[in-house]
Amino acid sequence: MYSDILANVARHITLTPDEATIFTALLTPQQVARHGTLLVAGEPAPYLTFVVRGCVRTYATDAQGKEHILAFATDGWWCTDNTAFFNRVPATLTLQALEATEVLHLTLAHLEQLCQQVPKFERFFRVLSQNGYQLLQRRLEAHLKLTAEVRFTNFQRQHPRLNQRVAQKHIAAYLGVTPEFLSLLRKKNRPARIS
Amino acid sequence: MYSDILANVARHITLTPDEATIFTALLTPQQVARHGTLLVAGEPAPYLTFVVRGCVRTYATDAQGKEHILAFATDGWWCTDNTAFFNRVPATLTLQALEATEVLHLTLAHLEQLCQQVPKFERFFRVLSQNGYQLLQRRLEAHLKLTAEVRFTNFQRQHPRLNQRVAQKHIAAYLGVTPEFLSLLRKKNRPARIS
DNA sequence: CGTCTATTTGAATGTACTCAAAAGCGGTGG
DNA sequence: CCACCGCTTTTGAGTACATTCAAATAGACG
Repeated sequence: MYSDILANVARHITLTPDEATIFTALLTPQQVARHGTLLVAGEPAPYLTFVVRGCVRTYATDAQGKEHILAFATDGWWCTDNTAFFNRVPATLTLQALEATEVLHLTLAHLEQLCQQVPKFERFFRVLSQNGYQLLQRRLEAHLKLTAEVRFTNFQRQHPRLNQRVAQKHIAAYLGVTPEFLSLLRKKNRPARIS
Repeated sequence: MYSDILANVARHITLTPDEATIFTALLTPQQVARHGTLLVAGEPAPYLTFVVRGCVRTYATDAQGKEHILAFATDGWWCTDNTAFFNRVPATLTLQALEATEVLHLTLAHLEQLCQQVPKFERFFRVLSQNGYQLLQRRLEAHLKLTAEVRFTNFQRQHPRLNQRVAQKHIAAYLGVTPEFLSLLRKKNRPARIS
């Protein structure tokens, strides 16, 4: 059950068996049904969440009611509304499972306790934060530099799995275009039919 | 000389006089002339940099040679190419002073030494990274949700100082529009002349 | 003071969106 | 397990937002 998350942690810090036990004891498992929510905008964000198996989308809703996806999290990724979680303020983002999903939750109190008891974790969460930062920066750069068409081909190349696994409209909401326009782009890139 | 950076650190952690001394001893001051560079894309990014006084822009150059500004850093802000600095890989971003600027540099080796000697700093840099993350996320959301016009009015409201201090073309490069289009938006928002 | 760069203005164009409707596909219940 | 209903994707026409290119004007730095 905890092997995936321990492997994830092991990518950055090395734990003794005792430390691993302290860690896993602080986690809360949850099963989320397809279309179920892990966090709803407006409510507190009590957890930093590790996706063991499944797929979660993190999205913001704008004034017109449109949804904009900031991130997908599949097997082995972390997700939450960072701002809300770390500052204990109400969430502005919603996290929803796109498939039946199995997660492990860590509260901020437990995170802090963990950093106290096993200071190595301070480093782990710093690295986690930095990785998230780098991903976001690459996305912002992509939006500043590239057209929707190029962003889409890059997405297909960089995330072939997600491209299969996730509905078009969600990919559109992630790329920052309308589903209709994404459909056009797909058509355009589709090789002409041989008669 | 170090009072500004110590005040900045004090926002998140409390240092003893000795710890403050350890910290400041690891910093390297530099004066950068207007239009001088602190870091050039393609080269290593040896420093995490604190701006004591002045203004720095962090930008990426695209395939067509256009510059896209990811961040401005004025008095009291940190800047670097995060990815390059923490992973010791060549920079993809360039940092350029927009005015005569006074900075303090910290190398990654010194940062790590500092975290060893004064573990509180581990927390400080985690918070710094999280703050950066939150700023980036807000920007990405703005790009996904808002038109250039709204992004611009928000920018004026949220950064009135920068709006005065920085050339239009740089604000355009930050907002993700052409200078010509920003000029149009300004004209549009300018109250009609009373005859 | 002169030159060089930044900003403004305008016309033509392209990229992406809106609205509407048809076609396709998939999950759920029978 | 199949069929239906509802949601997703496709298609198309018209439109809006933003860009490109070119040229004139304004402004700043040495």
